[in-house]
Amino acid sequence: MHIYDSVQKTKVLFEPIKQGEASIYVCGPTVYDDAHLGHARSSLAFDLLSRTLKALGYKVTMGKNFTDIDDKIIKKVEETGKSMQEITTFYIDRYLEEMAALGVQRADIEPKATESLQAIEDMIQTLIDKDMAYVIFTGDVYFDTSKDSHYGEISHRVSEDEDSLSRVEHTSEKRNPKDFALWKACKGKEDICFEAPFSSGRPGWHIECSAMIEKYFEKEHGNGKYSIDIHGGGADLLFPHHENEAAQSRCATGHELAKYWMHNGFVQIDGEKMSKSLGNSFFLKDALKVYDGEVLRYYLNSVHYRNNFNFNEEDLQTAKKRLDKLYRLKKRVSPGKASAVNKDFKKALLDAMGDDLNISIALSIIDVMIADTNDAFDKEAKNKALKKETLANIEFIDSLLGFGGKEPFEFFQIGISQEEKANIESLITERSEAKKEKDFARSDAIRDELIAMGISIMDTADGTVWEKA
RNA sequence: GGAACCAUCGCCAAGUUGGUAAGGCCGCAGCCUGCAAAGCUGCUAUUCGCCGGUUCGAGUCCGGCUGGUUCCUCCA
Repeated sequence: MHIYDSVQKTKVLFEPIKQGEASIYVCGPTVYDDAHLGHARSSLAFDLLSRTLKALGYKVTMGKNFTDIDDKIIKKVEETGKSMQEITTFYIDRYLEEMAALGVQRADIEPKATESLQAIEDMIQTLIDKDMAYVIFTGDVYFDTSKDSHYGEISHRVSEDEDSLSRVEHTSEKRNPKDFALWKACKGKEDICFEAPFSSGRPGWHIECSAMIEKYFEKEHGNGKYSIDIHGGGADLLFPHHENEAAQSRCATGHELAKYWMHNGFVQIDGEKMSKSLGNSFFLKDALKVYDGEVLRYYLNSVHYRNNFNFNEEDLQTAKKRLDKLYRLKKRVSPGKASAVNKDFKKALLDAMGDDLNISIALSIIDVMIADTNDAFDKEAKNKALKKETLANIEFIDSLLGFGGKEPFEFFQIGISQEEKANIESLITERSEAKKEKDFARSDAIRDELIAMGISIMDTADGTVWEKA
C-alpha cells in the first residue's frame, strides 16, 4: 500500500508501526451544527482508506473524535437555552445517522473531549512542568512554540518574519505570536467550565486530539516513537491544527504523534470552498432528502480524495448513471448465490486502491468488468458460473468501496410508495396484454404515461422491468 | 504581502520511476427491439494552459508567464 504523506509531500510505502496493523485517527466534527458535504467527503475518504487497508489484510483501528467542548457550542447553548449535552448528543446522533446513510463504517474508537478531560489536563500539566507551556494572569494556558525546535515541520511553515505580515492579531500576554491556547480560563459565571489545577476553564481545540490519541492509542498502537500510523483530516487542518497537535504531543510525550499524515481536499460549490461565511454551505441532511445516500457516496468518492471536489447536480446525475449500470448487471445475475471473486479483478482493484486510493482507476476497472460481463451474457445468457462469479465480484466491490450492496430491484425503486408501485405494476400488466394483442398504440400510450411519471421500462426476456428514472 | 497546490477530449476524470494519452457522461453509426429502453460493437484528444530548455524521446523533468484554488483566522 502506498499513501501520499502530506508532510513528506510525496507518495510513500505504508510501513505500519506494528506488522499487519494500521491505526488511523481522523479529526471529527465539532458538534454544534449539522454536518455539511465537506464533513461527508472527509469521512468518506478515510472510510475508503480503512476499507482498503482491511481488504489488504490489515487489522485496522479507526478513531474519530467528537469535539464537544467549543466556543461555538457554548454560543449555541446561549442562543437556544438548551444544555451543552443536549446539543452535542443531538448533533452526534445526527452525524452518525447521516454518515451511516453514506455507508461510512463506524469508527472503533469515538472519543469525546468531555470524556477525556483528565488526559487533557495531564498533558497540559506536563507541558507546564516542562516549561513548554505557561499560565498567564487570566488563567489561560499557552503553548510556547519557541520551545519546540521542530515547530513548523508539519506544515512547512517558515517561522521567520511571519508576524510582520501575518494577519494574526498580537496578544500581548503571549510570549510568541504563534503561541496558542491549551486551556481557556472561564470568563464569567455563566460560562461552561471545568476545574483544573491551573484554572477553571476548558480545553483549547488542538490539545483535545493530542490528549485523546495519547489516551486511546499510544499504549496499544504506539511503539515509543509514534502513537499512531496515520493521522487524517481536511486539508485546512494541516495548519494550525495538526502543526499544533504535533508540537504538543512531541513536547509532552517525547515522541511523534503520527507516522503519516493524510489530508483530503475540499468540496467546492461553483469553484469556491464551501463554508458558512461564504453562505454556500450545503448540509448533508438536505442532500440526503433529494439523493440516495449510496448515490451520494459514489459521487463524492468518485474524485481522488486529495483533489478539490466541485459539487454540482449534473455530475451527480452522471455518477448515478454509472452506479445504475452496476445495479443493472446485478439485476441480470440476481437472485443467486455468489461463488468466488475473480482473482484478476480483485487484484486489479486492490492494486488501484493500494496506490494512494486511486478510485478513478478502480471505477474504470469496474466499468470494464460490467461491459465485459454484459457482453458475455449477451452471447451466453445462461452462464451459471459467470453469474455466480459476478455476484461475488459485486460483493467484493461492496466491501471494498461501499456500494452495490443493495437488492438490485429495490435500488431502482427508492422513493416509490407502495400505492405507486401497485399502480406501476398494473399499468405494466395492462401494457403487456396490449402488446400480446399487438395493440401497439395502446402499449405505447401506457409507456408514455409511465415515462411521464418518471418511470422507464425495459422489455427483457424475463418480462418487463421498470426503474425510477 | 508570504506559502502551497492545480491547469489533460463538449463535461467529469486517470496518467510512480520521461517512451509515445484509462474510464464515465454526452454525441454519431450499427446490432438487438413491433417501436423503444436496457445491453453490446465501432467511431470521437497526433494532443495534454502559454513560451522556452534538457533529452534520441516530455502531459510527465527544469525555467518563465498566464489562469484557478487553498492556507497564513474558526473550518472537513
